[in-house]
Amino acid sequence: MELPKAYDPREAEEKWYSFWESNHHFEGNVNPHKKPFAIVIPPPNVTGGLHMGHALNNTLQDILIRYKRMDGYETCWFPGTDHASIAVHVLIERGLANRELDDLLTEIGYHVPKEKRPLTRHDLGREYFVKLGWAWKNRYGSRIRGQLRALGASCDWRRESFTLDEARSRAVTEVFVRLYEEGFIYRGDRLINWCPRCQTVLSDLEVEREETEGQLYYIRYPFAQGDGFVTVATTRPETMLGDTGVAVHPRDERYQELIGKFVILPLMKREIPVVADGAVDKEFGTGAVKVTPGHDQADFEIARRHGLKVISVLKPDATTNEHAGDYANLDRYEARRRVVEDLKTQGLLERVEQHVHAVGHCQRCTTVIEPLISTQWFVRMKELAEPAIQVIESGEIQFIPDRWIKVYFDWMRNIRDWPISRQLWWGHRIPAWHCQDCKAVTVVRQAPTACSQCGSANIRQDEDVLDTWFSSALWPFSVMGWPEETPEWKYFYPTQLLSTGHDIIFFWVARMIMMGLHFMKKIPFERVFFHPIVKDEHGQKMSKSKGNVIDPLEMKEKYGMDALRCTLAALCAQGKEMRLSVQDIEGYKKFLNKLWNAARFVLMNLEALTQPSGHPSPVGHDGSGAGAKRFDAASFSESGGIKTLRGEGPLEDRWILSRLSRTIMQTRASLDRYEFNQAAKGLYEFVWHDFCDWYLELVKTRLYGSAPHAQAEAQHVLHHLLTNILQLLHPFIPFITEEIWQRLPAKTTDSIIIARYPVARNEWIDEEIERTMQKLQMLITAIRTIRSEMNVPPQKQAKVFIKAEDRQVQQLVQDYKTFFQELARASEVIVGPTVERPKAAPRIVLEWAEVFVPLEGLLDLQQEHRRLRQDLEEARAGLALTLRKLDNADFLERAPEEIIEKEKRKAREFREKVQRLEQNLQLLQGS
RNA sequence: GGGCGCUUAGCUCAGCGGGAGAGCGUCCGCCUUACACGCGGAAGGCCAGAGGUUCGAAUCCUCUAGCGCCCACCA
Repeated sequence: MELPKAYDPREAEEKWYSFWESNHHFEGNVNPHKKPFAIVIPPPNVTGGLHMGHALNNTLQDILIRYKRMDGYETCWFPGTDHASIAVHVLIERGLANRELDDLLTEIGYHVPKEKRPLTRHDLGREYFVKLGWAWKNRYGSRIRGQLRALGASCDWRRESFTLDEARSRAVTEVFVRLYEEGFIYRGDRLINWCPRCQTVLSDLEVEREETEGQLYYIRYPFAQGDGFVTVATTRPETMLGDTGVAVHPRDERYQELIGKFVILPLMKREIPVVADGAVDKEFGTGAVKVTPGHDQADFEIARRHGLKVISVLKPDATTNEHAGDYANLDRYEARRRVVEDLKTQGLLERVEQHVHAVGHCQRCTTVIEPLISTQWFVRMKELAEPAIQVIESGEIQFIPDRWIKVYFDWMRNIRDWPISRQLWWGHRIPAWHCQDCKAVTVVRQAPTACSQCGSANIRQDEDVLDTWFSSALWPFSVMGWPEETPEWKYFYPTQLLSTGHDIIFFWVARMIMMGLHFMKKIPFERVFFHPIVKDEHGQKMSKSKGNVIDPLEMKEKYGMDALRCTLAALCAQGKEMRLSVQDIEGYKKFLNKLWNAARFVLMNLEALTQPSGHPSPVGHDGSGAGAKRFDAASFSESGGIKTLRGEGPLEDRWILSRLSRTIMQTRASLDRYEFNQAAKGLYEFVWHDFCDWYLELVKTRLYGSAPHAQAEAQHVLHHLLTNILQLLHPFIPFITEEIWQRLPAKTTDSIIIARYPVARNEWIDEEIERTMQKLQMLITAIRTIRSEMNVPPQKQAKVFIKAEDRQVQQLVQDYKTFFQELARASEVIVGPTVERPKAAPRIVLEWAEVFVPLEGLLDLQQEHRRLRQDLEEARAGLALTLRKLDNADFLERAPEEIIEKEKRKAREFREKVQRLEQNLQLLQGS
């Protein structure tokens, strides 16, 4: 079946994806007869579209799933999306304020006000807000699903999950209740990170620190008794309103007198004690620090150690409260301005210095976070972390690349309790009910009707939802139906691989390992592959504001998804980042075009020559094989008809099959090591340079020739190669390979997706043949170089003289004269040990031969002279280096035998080349 | 303050103990009946710097410089 002249990705991609899906090829089922290979998708947030990072990670996962599927595993890729509690909040709230969600609001039956005033979530109320969340989810969740499909992701869509759906909610409740019953979850007052805009607590991980240019204020606190003062330094003067002490280092000579005394807190006129605490840095500022336990983590600890009072001076919206005295009800920055002003007026502001320090920002909305005292739910982590550290230490779970292990350990060994409650509405509501009468808390799976302590029916469910990462932590088993006893998790858990970005190693990877070990008593996955972060071509983060975003779907439109997938795989080295440019994608698009045309060529030649006689082939068929089908597709089997199986057959066949076997081995080895770039580049090299540049050119002789047997043989090899190339490439570029596969005259399976992944044949690997072929290539290249340098028109034929003493080389040239004719436009090839250089013939000198191409007209002696000199210098340098080694007694004594042999061989070759070059240069001077 | 990574051809990057590689770009020829999304040829590098280990180092170790990232309660 002939291929159209150009490949149309648009049509093919949609067609084949539906084809695979409707034939159930993506589905993974419990199958005791096969080994499972499962991947659980890192669920994309339902906060918009898929970006290049998603495209990369899902391409990699799909490559592995397709590879393993073809390799005989029972594969299952569990897809799904994440409800992304706080991230969705931020986006919805922004949308409400800008009135961009009116259509969704109408959809959920909310009465949308006519006037264009900004809406807030409080206008809607909790019920409508959650409804809006689901409407949002339906819109973006399906968008993501569509984009994953566009990518070609072969997910088992029957098993699609959402972190907030019913089954996942059951898992979340079960885990919460059990952790509570086991004493891992507690509720308490702590100093936490508070986002004044989101109005919720955040974990440390959700706070992004940013170096900020600020001021360091030196403030005098007068002694309560007698004259004098102590000066403290602070970056946040407004928080002094909540100071309950001053701290100095216990061994700071300057302040020994002060310890235990009292100072007057300026502006508030409050007496506060001076305490000694080891946490104070003598070198920083004045060595004396104000203690504000209500608004600083370190101060909170100091206060606890010394029994200092805790005063909060800020409200949840970061305005000052009644404890701020005269400064109540001000925005925090306004309060700062006034405090500083008044201190200055009172002569208590000693000086102000410029100071760079790290300021925490909300990860989702970038608002400056505020440390506040608040009542929250926490998970005690230390005990959960221990086994999770062990499984990495023991190697039960592998990290690739393994440098991330250290990062993981550092965090896990210093792990702190995890605040899991959030003052948000979109998320898993905490399964805890507070008794309005006795204040007891009831934590249960089903909504209770009465307080478990006093029996009062006056109970209210906790208002908070859980950190979005809480449900993510359960994902590897919740997607398999846990806590139900499903056959799925018994078969597919633990999965073989997690592929993700290193940016969520703490947020997600660590927590999955802890939860998996705790609830399943087993690791959640055997290996974690950390893919590189996608940057633009200059190493800049892709961002809308910078305008350097490369959108996967736009690339699909322009170049086809296969081109993007191929590029991502080819660039995916195991570094920390990947630089991607549109140019790269264009380049791999060209590779696909090359593949397409090579396939077109092969199929053309299989078809044209299978036609019965009477229909002369358009490609040089002379009809001598009258009546015989030269390519018997029906009887074709994978390796049937290939003589080289027994070490026979033409040089080029044996060579390409040897190269094929090596390529298969390399591809498998690279994929097994997650070296996607190596795998992709190896295939690129083989397909383009070995198969297209050399083999297809060489095989034309037989295809266009008149010997039917030779034709059939070539056809079988061609078919075998094309089949294997398609199979090898399919995981990387699934669409185009299927499109071609469907037109193979003897395809072995209905779809390439279930074709067997090629297995290398050791008996086909033949180093001798590869060396011989290389000689042929070198000779042909030499002739081409001369012709090109001397500007011989490509159409013009020329005689070629080859001087070679080696009988094998002579034989090789004799046997393959046609190749010289076809590939180097040689009208005649004269080879022998005593071949004389014809007059006016430029030459190229190889280690084992000299090539001359006599030219009519003028010779560019200078150019040739320069080239020969350069070659000579190189050869001499090479020779010198080798000889130095061989003259070294230590080398001869200590280097391995084969290395010494190699050096000796090199020395011989270099010496011969040097001699030949010297001779030729001499002759050149004379001519 | 700790930790990690990077520095190889004009650009983007592979290679990570035994003869310096790719893609793009550049230059020179070619519409050769699969492909101009192509074919053929060429130029271009003291592998950041300094020490060390080794018979042998772009590759391993130490230090230095520049760039980047992560973590951290110096207010």
